[in-house]
Amino acid sequence: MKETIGDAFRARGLRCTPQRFFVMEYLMRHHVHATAEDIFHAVNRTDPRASRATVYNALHALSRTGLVSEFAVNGTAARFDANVDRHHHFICDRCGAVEDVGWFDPPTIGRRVRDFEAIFRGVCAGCSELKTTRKRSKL
Amino acid sequence: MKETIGDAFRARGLRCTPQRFFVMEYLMRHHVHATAEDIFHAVNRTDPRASRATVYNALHALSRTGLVSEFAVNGTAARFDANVDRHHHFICDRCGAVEDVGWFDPPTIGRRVRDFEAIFRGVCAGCSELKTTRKRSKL
DNA sequence: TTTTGTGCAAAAGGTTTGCATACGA
DNA sequence: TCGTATGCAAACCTTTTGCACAAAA
Repeated sequence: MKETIGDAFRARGLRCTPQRFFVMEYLMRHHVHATAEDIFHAVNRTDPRASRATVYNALHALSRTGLVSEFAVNGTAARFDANVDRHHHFICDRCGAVEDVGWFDPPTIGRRVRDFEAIFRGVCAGCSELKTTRKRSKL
Repeated sequence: MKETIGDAFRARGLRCTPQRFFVMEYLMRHHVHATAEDIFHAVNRTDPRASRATVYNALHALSRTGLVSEFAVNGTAARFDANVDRHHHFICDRCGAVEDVGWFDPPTIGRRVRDFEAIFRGVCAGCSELKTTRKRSKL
């Protein structure tokens, strides 16, 4: 049977707190590369006492133990994703949405490479349909 | 004969101010992917009245008109570079230094791509020589 | 009971903004 | 002169930190 979130936490020595659980569940349910702020607001809807610091703590714990992936571009807020398979990213010029792109290996560059990351930019399918530009709606 | 910085500015409709000139010259002389803060300190050594805002203004003007390239990683300060030929980046895990890597075209991913950027990570030559880790010295 | 995590508030780091003044063309 | 840049200070946004308290295991 499937591994539960609780199991995953235990397997990595992470305590299963409600806040942490919520963050993980949120990321598994919303594959939209949420920012810490997005998640903070979502958590707050359920538990108004939850704090930003806790969201950041949770995200770091999850990221450190390989349950979520983190990535950031150009001085914008970091984004988190429950997809931990190797992949690259496509960022929409218009709405800023981030989409996953299949993994490909880097070319050799004559030195040892520990990690590789590729970012594509262009206009996403949604935005190229509509002629008008509009901001991505908040989660 | 060679195009001067002043010519380059004029050709793009940028006024040639001492601050702007200094920033451009600095980037042409130091191929170290300087941060705004690095440049601010350098400017300040020459002209103690220069302000951060002006450095940012200058960098944006230069970047907008294609005289310098800008790139940022993972919540660290943006870095600027007078090398505007297409290239990718290698970032040292230990000292954080950024080195240029030759350009290669992206694989096709089934949609129109306007821009592509690749980031390699690993330990740079300098750091793998020394056994000990040490911070990159400030400029 | 013993860690580890949480909440709060304050601070830090990087960047942007508003506005009056200065200056290049 | 005219319009663009500059300098300053304050604001902004994201993230981190310190510390007392709470709650998992």
